[in-house]
Amino acid sequence: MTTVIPPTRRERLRAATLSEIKDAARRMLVTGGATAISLRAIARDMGMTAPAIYRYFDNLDALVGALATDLFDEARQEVEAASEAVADGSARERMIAMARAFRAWSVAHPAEFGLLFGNPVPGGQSVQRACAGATDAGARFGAVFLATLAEEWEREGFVTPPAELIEGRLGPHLEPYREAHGPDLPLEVIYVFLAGWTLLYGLVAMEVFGHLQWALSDVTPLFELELERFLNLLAPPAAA
Amino acid sequence: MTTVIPPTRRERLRAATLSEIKDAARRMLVTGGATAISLRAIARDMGMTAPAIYRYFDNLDALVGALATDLFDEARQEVEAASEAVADGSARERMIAMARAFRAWSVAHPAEFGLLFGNPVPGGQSVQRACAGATDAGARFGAVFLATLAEEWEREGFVTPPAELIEGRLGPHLEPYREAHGPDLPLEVIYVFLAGWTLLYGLVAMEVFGHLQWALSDVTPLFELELERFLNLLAPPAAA
DNA sequence: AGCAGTCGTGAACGCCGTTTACTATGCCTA
DNA sequence: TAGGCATAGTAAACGGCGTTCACGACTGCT
Repeated sequence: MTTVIPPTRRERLRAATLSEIKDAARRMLVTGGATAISLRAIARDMGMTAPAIYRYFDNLDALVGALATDLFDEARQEVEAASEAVADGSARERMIAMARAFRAWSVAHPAEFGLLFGNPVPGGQSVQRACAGATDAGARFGAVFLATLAEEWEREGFVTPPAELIEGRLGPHLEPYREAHGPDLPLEVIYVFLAGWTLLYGLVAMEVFGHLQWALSDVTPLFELELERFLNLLAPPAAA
Repeated sequence: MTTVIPPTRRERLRAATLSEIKDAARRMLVTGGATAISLRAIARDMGMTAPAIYRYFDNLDALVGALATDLFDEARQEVEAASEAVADGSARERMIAMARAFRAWSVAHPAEFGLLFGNPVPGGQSVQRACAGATDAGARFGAVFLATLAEEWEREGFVTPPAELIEGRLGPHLEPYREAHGPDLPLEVIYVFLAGWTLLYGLVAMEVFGHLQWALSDVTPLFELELERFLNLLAPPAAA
């Protein structure tokens, strides 16, 4: 049991200012992309001067990193909520809901998606860091998908590429991640997770970044069809 | 036959300066990302002053757009060269070579990849424009892949999702693109092209942007395995 | 020879991140 | 309750940025 320290007045004010800064930063992210976030504009927005923000963040990069961490959590919560909304469904149905929720959030928040999943912002080492460690927001995000896939694996199982193929080629490079995130799972499941995440990422990133505009007026059918195809590959072993 | 106009001295100088500007811009793109491209730094590099560049480009955004067009062409030529290097192989073999070449170029030139295929740069409307029109560099880039896939289709054929599935759902949104780029091809082939391009893009973008670092120390096996899986799906209809 | 278009400069405006020195103010402790 | 310290803010300054403008020099054509 953690001792509850009643927040002092100063601490409350500090927390409020901190989130006010991040709110303003997000507003600028939305309207002009990551590079439109400026300390001076935030300060102006808040009726302050720019150097004051250095009492709250080491520099602009750190602020953007903190914002990225928040956004990772927001996206994850969105995906988790979608999964829980069909909690009584199969793992397969929940994965569909999660994928759709991820796409919906990304399309609704293109600037945020760009910050989290796009081009690393120059000097934006903080965003990278927010995604690197196993305990960090980015990894926790992937874990939601992996957990559901693992459940499907344990309950029903599904066909995967031959184990020896994956062991031999991917094994050495994948082993550290497996140990950290799914020590109980065989490498094939980790592989299917990566393949699925890559497919989902590719579809959503292409759409959000506008790289499909020249080909498709509405990406929904392509997304749904590809999602279906991927999950059909995850047929229970009996059906194979 | 086009009349050959001998370039005047002024025209030669202008062309030289123009490419010198773009060379400097690319150097900065490589070292610090798209936002590191600055008119003042370029001018300093060339022993000029910044306003002089406005004689060659309307503004910074236009410069970046022109650079993007060049890079699209460079990447396309790289992919085409890889295809021609195995010109006597099957279309399938050529597609493997092209995909590998695309990955190799992207990994070797992450900043350039980021500019072309990543987050739209804020204010970087020019990059978008360079990719939009059917005759533009970005579309020509995709056309290389589509052409090879079409050849495989006409020569051998391959299984696709059922035509009526694609017609009904994707048809209306895909028809404009088909008319512009492959009026002789059925919608299923266009669909397979998009699916393959999405897979390739997802794999390469994840790797280049560092979004696979937390999972994989070397992406090559995953890339090769996924490439294989995709092409195995393109089995000739007899084998199905 | 003269004229127009081209190419470049220098100064200026208003942005930006960041550092420094300095001032209030809230809060804890003696 | 008075003193002192950490906290939170300010103004000024530095160097960098894109962009505009007025102005020269030079090229090339008539």
